[in-house]
Amino acid sequence: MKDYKKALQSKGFKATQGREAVLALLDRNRKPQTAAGILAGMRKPKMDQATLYRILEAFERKGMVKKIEFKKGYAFYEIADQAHHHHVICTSCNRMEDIHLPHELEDQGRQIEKQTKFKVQDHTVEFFGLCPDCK
Amino acid sequence: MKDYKKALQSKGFKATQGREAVLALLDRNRKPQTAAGILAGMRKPKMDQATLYRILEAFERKGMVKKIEFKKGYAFYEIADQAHHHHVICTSCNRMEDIHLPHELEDQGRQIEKQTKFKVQDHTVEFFGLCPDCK
DNA sequence: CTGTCTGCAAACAATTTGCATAGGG
DNA sequence: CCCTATGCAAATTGTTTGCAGACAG
Repeated sequence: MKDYKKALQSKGFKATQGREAVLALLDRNRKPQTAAGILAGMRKPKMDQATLYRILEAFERKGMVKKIEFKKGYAFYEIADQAHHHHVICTSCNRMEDIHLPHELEDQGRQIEKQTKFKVQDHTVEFFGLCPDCK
Repeated sequence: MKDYKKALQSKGFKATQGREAVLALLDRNRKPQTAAGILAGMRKPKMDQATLYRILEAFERKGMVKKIEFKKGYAFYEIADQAHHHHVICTSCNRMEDIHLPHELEDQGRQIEKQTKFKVQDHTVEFFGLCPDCK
């Protein structure tokens, strides 16, 4: 991805400096990041947190960004152009990495539907542990 | 479980009225509940939220209660005397139920360790969808 | 121009903490 | 009695909202 302006306009967004910057940062730094982290990485056109949250929410509604919430109040955000996957999270430093599992879980969704009468739409899998630096 | 006083003392707790009440409620109502929900269910010795949170945290440290955080904002708590399991959560009304999956995931933890160099300690699996009432 | 976007500050919701008092062992 | 537990209120944290001015189309 390179022409962020085009990408934004194709989704019906005005291509503002701030939105381009957020999109560029998420694209360049392809891993789940907190709002605070993104904000910190955006020193160039120093952006207000309210604006960031509004942008992230808009991106999420358009399916450009995936919001990941798993623990402790704060959410992570990552570019949404990758295959379905899961995460490992360091319980000490909160570092988070993507992992890919075999497709068994998708199938299990169907079993769950039978067992529980829920209409299953999505699922998350998180592994918690210590990252190489923290262990 | 019936003698909550004994149960508390065996874990080194003073058997206060409040702690007995929380333990009894969690034991009687065996499903994940929010702090607000527990508080609401405890009209008898009306308890302050600060106290509830302190009690829940203490119970969690002693392994009597499991704290479940999966999305935005609030946590769920459940008695910790059951086998490892996972959850289905209704995306509409937030109702949450326990489910049991085959053991494959435990094994996958080991693969993840090789792939990522993390020391895996735990994992969570959540299915999201619509419950019978909401769909 | 004209409506949408942004920054600023104040509002929020869940949870946590400080402190003086109450109560269990 | 002594120390821990509790209630109350205020503090914290991540996120959201209201509003007036700024900017893209």
